Amino acid sequence: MGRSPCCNDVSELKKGPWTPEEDELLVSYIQKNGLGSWRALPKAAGLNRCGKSCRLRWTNYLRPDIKRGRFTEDEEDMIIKLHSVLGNKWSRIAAHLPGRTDNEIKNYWNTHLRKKLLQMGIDPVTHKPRNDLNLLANLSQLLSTTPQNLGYNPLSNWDINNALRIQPNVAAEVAKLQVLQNIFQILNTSNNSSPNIDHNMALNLGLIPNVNGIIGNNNNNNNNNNNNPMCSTSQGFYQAPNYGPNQTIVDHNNNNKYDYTQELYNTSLDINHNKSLSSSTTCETLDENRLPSLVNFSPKGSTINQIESNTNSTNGSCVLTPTATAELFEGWEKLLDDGNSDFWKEFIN
DNA sequence: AATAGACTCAACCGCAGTAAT
DNA sequence: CATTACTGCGGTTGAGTCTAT
Repeated sequence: MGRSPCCNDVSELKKGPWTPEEDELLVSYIQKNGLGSWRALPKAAGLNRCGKSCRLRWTNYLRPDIKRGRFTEDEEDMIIKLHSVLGNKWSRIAAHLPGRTDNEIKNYWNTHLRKKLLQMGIDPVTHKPRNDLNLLANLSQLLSTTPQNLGYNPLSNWDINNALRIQPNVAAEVAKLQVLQNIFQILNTSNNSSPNIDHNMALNLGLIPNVNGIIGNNNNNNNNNNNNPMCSTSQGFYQAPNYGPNQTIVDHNNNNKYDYTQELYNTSLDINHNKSLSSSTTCETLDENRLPSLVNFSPKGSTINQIESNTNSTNGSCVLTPTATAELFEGWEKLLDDGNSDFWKEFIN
C-alpha cells in the first residue's frame, strides 16, 4: 500500500484561470503558514483546487520575489548563452535569472528568442548556423532589411545599428554578409573534400583573418569544433563556446579572460560567472580553423568608426573599420570579376 | 468597423525521479 | 522490497489580446 492520493476526486476540483479571490486565499494562507505540503494546502486554505494547481500558481505567478516586466537585453543574452549550454533545462536556466520562473523563460524562448535565432540563421537547438535549406528562407528577410524596419528586426540591438545612422546602406550589406558568413561556416565545417576552395573564397571576401600570413590551416581536422555548441547573444555575436582548453571567454568591459571547461560550465555557472557573461562578453576561439565572427558587435563599437579593423592575431576575432570594410568589398569585387554566377551579383547588389 | 490570423502566456498534461507506506 | 502517490520539470494547449487587412 502506497501513499493516499493527492486529490480524491479531481473531477470536482476547479480548473482554469485563477480568480483574484482564489489568489488572495492562497497568498494569505502561505503568508500565515508558510510553504508546506501542497497536498494538504488547498483544503486548509479553503481552495477547491488540486495541490498541483496551487503550487503552479504560487511558483509561477504569486511568489513575491517574481520579477515582472519585459526581459532586459542582459537577461536575453544570459538565456541564450545558458540555453546553448544547458538546452531546454528551463529550471536550471531560471536558477541563474533571479525573479524569473522557468515557465516564463520557456515561454519567452518559444515566442521570442527562438524566432530571433532562426531569423539570424542560427539553429535554436544546436546554436550553430543552420545548414539546411531553411537557411535560404532567411535570405529574403535579411535582404529586405532596411534601417526603417530594423526597429523590429532582431538586428536592432546590434551596435552596428548605431553605425547605420551614419551609413544607412551598410545595414543590408552587413545582413547579407552575416548570412554569407554562416554559409561559409557551413562549408568550412561540412565539406572536407574541397576545404581550400572555401577558405580561399572566404579569404578573398575578408571573412577569414590572416593570421601571420597563414589563412585557415586545413591540415588540421576541420570537424574538431563540430561538437561544440555555439555561443550566441541577442546582439548577434555568434561564436564557438569556450569549453575546450583552447577557448577563452573574453569580457571586453574589463578585458578579463576566463577559462571554462565543459564541466565547469555545466555545473557551476554561478553569479560571478554570470557577471562575466554580460552583453559585452564574447567567446573567442584559439582554433585557427574556425571562421571568426564577421563583425564583433561588442558595445565597444557603438559607431562605425569604432568598429575596429584588422584581425586580432592572437584570437582570430575580426572586426571592421571603414578601411577594412573597403578591403572587404574589394574582395567581393574580385569574386565577381572572377566570373561567378549572376546569383552572387544579385545577392550583393 | 469587422474579421481573420498571429501572438502571448497562464495553466494544464504527462512523464520521470523520489519518497512514503 | 514493491507499490503507489508526490514533486518537479518540460511540452503543449487554448483563451484572451493584438495586428493587419
